[in-house]
Amino acid sequence: MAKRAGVSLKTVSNVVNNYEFVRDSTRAKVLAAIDELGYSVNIAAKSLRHGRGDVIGVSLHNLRLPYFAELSSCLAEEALALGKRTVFMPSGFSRCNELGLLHGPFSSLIGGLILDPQYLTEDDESKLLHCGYPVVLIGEDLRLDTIDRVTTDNADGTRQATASLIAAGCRRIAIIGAGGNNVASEPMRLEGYRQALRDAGLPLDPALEIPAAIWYQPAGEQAVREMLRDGVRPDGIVCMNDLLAMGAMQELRRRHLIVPDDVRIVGYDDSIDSRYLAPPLSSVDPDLRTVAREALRLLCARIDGTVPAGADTGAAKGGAAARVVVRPRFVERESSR
Amino acid sequence: MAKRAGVSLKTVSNVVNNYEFVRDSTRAKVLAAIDELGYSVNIAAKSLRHGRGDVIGVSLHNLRLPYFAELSSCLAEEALALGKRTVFMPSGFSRCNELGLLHGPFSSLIGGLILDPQYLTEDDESKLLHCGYPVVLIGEDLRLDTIDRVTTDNADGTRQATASLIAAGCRRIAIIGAGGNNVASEPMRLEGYRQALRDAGLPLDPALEIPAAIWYQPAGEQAVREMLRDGVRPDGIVCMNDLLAMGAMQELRRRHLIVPDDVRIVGYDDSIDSRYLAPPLSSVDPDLRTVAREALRLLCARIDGTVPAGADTGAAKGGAAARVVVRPRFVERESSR
DNA sequence: GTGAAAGCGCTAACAC
DNA sequence: GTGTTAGCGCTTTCAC
Repeated sequence: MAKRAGVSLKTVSNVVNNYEFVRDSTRAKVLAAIDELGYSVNIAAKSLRHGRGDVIGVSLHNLRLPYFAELSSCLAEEALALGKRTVFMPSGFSRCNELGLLHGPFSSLIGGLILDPQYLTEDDESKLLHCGYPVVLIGEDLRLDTIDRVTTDNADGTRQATASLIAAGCRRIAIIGAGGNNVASEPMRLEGYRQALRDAGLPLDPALEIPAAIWYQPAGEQAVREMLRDGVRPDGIVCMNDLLAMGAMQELRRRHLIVPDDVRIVGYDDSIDSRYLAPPLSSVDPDLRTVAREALRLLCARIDGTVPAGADTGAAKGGAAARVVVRPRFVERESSR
Repeated sequence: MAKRAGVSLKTVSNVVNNYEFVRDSTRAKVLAAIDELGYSVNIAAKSLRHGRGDVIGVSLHNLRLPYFAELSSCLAEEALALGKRTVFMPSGFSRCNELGLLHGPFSSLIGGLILDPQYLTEDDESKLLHCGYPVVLIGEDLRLDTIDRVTTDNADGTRQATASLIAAGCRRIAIIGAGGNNVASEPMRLEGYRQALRDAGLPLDPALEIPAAIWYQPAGEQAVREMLRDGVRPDGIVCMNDLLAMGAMQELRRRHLIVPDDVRIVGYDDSIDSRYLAPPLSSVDPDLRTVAREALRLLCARIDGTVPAGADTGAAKGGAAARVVVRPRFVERESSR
């Protein structure tokens, strides 16, 4: 109310919210006062009144992985381009914390959530549906038909990568990262690899499907160690992500195996690093820019076209949830040529 | 008020806020009702009432840089260990957006801010002091005596790195990254390098101080190209960060210069990647875990011991602001041995 | 076009 | 120990 610095109260609200029918002179006076007093709307009060906020929440786990670092950057940039504010909320490394995010204290502040779930399960579907704001899922971890989701075509990614190795002349191609815990895209990446072999009439050999419990560099090193110990000598290796490939290349180097002469190798994610390995690593670019853009597009559509607070998210009623699949693109570099 | 599911109202508030003097039976009843109804406090209302929120805001720019990805992960983990919630707010790639963060709509939601400023200048000091919540700065970009700040000893980092090259026998040591725009730690890293040369009685040669406008891989490649073009042939290279080192190594490789035989090289930041380059890159570990821990410690102290809303931040009155300098640690690997 | 009043969910202060 | 009341800053409804 202290904003009587010229006019009255509702007028200020009108101006701030770009209400159309305000006399220009009045508007100018208000804006001047706002500027002078360094005023800004109190989002807490606004959220309280309105029942929900207007920021876009994003919850990804583990920004240390280049994949998520890239995805979060893309989301921040694309949201900015759309004039939307974003907040990034760490999932907190446990199911309890991830659920807390969803239904917990933040729920009143955000207008929608982009979520790459790590610990939630299909049983949490109703919690996602009735949390009071729309949710868009990213990735394969939660395969719910009732909630908008953006994924990439993982099978096609490894299929392209494997096919390129075959085209380069490889005949015994291993894949590193099979049986990865916690990684929902693993079965698809494995299937893409098998598909490419079948397409080329090459035999599938279980010995060539090397497990890696987690998809970090040390697991890549270990996979190569085990592979060589077991007498498996492939002429090509598909890694389920770039970190595994980095580890694998390091271990190959220790064993004096030359990439790509002795063994060709490809990664997945096309992280910036891959261009700067020795030799530069071929990789599958999942096109996270498009993933980010599509996720924001779906979310904004829900936010704009949804029954206000209380009622179910648009996704829940009648209309099936949207499902966008982004196509990855294989990038060939020295490591597989 | 719908929470009459057993008892009354204030009691619920008491329970939720862990007020001590509540009869155990009452507490149990309330907790049961909460669980049943899936209730959670409305943080917007709480913030509105209390004048500020209790989440810890963090604003870093550019999570694509491994340095920030690592720092943000450490902050999230350490805050979680302290039982504090964090939200990460992208600075928005412009001074206007960074200021907006500070004084803008979010200000009512957070209890304190950890800020690695990119676009703010010393002129914004008063805005930082009077934003209604405590701020802790990270890094060298804003050298204000009135605001708590955590930095690392950048000069010592490059000094250690350069000294290790000297110890390994290098006599003509170049540094890549001089004159980096936007990087406030550049003068210190340069000074540490010079100091090490002086300590060893080696001459300073301006031709060996190679500029790099931005600290990304392509700039590292270009720096090496220019260096060689100008006939500069060092036997050791200090890079002001690991990304520059990655670029530099890639270009050296193209020129068939062998690391470390023809030229030794060290980086800065000790990103995980550095262990997986070929050869593994020596680097300076800035100890971001400690940086994160100290920043949170300072911030929490301010939050707890500060005059409530309205008044100046504790830092402003009387007591000088805290200043913590974390000591980096050089990690030697194959690239400089 | 603009002003006045009510209430979003919560907590601090005080009554019981 | 527990209930009651008022008001945080905003938007919405309804007068003017």
